[in-house]
Amino acid sequence: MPHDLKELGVRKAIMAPLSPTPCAEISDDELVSISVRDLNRQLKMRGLTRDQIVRMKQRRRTLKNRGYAASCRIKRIEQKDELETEKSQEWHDMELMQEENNRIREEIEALRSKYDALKRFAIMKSIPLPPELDVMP
Amino acid sequence: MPHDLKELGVRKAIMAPLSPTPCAEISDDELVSISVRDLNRQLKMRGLTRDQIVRMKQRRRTLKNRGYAASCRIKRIEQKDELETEKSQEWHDMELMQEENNRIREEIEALRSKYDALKRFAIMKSIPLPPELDVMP
DNA sequence: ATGATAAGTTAGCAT
DNA sequence: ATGCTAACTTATCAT
Repeated sequence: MPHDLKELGVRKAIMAPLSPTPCAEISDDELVSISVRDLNRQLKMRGLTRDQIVRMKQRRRTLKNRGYAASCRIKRIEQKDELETEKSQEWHDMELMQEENNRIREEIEALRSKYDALKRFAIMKSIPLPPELDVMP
Repeated sequence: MPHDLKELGVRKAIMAPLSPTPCAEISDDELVSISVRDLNRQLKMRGLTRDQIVRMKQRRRTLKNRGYAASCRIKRIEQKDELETEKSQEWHDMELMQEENNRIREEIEALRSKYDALKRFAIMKSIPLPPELDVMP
């Protein structure tokens, strides 16, 4: 099932109208997006009982919470994805470095053998080497 | 707030007794742990109406679900921890390799300069080098 | 019936 | 009042 901000999962089955009079004039969409001031204006406009108003406010809160919950879920998923992505990225970098390391190792090995060859050459020809050029660990 | 399997967060405030007759004889703890067969036996033992039995079963289900939810939460947290741990571990390995890489680089540089010195020495002394020992990239 | 999980609700804290 | 999050409930699916 897709997790999408566009269709913030609204489970169809339930959604019991929390207020017995859902007051069809005001859709859920409006209810959550309208500012408190405008909402209060609207509520005064139509003749709504104190009780109905309270329920409206409660419903507004619930709808808001529904949204928060959805974004919270999404955030969690994104964070997990992010972590996994970073992990695999690091793993990749690791491999690159590993390869480079091996290349360098080969290079150093080649150098070392050449150096040895030179020294053997010097010995063969009885050429005295200055001490600072002599040793090799 | 600690997340612990021992005290699977039971929210104190609510826990409304789903059945009007909570049937004090059977605690929630028993209700979830007892096997279905034993539970049915117990329910027959006492004279419980069909309706009460249904409610009991429903309650059992809810309690089970509560447990699943808790373990699900814990699992999520553990997985996140695990990912972060692995990530920092890889980061650490990365650093080690980085350091080794640098050490090797220095070593190769030292070798290279020694080799150059040898060649200069050879030229200075007018010693002809065999071609396979001559070049250096 | 049970395990698991997604979506939603509620409590409660902080701003 | 609003944003956020933990805990819980409910719906659903698969086994």
